[in-house]
Amino acid sequence: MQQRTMKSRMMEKVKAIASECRLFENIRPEELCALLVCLDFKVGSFSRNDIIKMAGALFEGVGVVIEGQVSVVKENAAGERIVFSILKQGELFGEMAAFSGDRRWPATVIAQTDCSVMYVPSDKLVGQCEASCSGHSKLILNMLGILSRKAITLSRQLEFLSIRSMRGRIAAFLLEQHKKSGRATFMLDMNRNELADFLNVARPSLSREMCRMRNEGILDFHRSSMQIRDMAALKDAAQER
Amino acid sequence: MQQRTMKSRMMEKVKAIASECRLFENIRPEELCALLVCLDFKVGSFSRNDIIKMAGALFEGVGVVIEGQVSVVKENAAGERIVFSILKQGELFGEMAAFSGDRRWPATVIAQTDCSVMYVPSDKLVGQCEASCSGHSKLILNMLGILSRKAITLSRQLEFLSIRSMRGRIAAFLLEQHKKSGRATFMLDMNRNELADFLNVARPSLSREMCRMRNEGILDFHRSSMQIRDMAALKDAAQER
DNA sequence: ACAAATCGGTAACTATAGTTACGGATGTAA
DNA sequence: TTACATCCGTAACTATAGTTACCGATTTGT
Repeated sequence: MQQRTMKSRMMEKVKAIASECRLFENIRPEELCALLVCLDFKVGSFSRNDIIKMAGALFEGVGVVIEGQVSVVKENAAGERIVFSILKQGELFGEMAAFSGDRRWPATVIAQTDCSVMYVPSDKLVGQCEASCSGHSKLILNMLGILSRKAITLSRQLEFLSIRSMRGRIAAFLLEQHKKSGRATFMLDMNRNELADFLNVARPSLSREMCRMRNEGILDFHRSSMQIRDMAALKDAAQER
Repeated sequence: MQQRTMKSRMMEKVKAIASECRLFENIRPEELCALLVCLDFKVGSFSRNDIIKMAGALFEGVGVVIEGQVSVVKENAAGERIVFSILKQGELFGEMAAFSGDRRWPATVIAQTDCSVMYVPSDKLVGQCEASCSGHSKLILNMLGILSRKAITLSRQLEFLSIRSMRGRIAAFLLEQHKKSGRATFMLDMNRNELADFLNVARPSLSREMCRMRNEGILDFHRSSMQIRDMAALKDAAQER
């Protein structure tokens, strides 16, 4: 009785979180209920610091954080453990691995807090049920969208890091912001530390170079308020290596 | 009559190339014939240097090179045109954009030689036909696989470029090769120029650093023959920034 | 066998970026 | 308003990486 109550509470939680998760976007609540039944998903609960999935273990399905927070941790070539990302409820993990053909977890997933996660097996994700409910098609589209955007994001970051000079990276970034905002004056939405991390440079060096560009009349800025003053020079700067 | 012959010759060509394309992997020839009918794809032919698709134009579908060679060209932030990739027959383009939600070509596609390309509309890729032929499911799985592996490849490259020191990148690369081959002695399959491009460093600088590592007893190599002599030191080197 | 092309290593030099520590400006909390 | 924390800019220094040109070794083509 009490166990059944716990199970149905977890089911309610799964529904609530799934309805806000990109994997289940554009799926109406009734469709979602039917779909969740079809998906044959599993839920696991973990205590803080538990290892949810170990890298190299057999892959069972795409993970969704239902409660709490998890970190995805990878071992670099040197065997050093690096935090790849920290995920909160509604966020996915394992999505790049799900259809890659390599049936192992590529990274270790660790509970950052007490948490619950659900797993949706890859074959269920792309399968159809006897009822052929429309949720399945949307799920597939969502999965394709997730992977597409992931690839695009990675590609964008790679474009920045392929620029060897710091000035080139700064210029490319600001030109991108300018293109997005449509204006020569805009607010940066990262602090210096975050921008330095994003461009993979040292914060004091970033500051030095940005100030040089201001002194040369290319930019004008104060903290996160940014204005491009010499677009031609900025474009020249973005072209250098 | 002659036009019909040309059309059926092109159809034969499409079938032949499609059977070797990853998008149509694991699809039996009979399935493929039925599928190609369902897909409502288009074929375009172009002369050398023609613009096949202009960046920003409305996206119509994933492209497959049927004949010849095309280059995918992107404009960087500075407006400078950069060759992103050169594709030969059977290879795909536009696959990252197909389900990203942004309905425009993100890059320009140019005919490197006289060529033909086919376009498969995104909605046809994920759709089902009345016959629900099994080729559709495989197509979807293939598409998911292509995007997954693309993301994984980009992620791998990003891992290298996120290492700031040249020595760190070299070490990470060699440790990866060691892991792949299972041995401390292996052949590099890139020449120095290619390796320098891959690690995004200057060739003479790459040479200098590799030779220093050899002089320090970490490596032993002659041209593309490589041996790791001090694994611990190499791992230490891979950990630095 | 020989000439030409390609590849890889080197030197000398220039340029860039990282590091460490600090302090003023700004924001936040009491 | 004040104290504390955070953020950003700076200086002085060290370290690393890029550039240019060249040359010997190796490969390729005739």
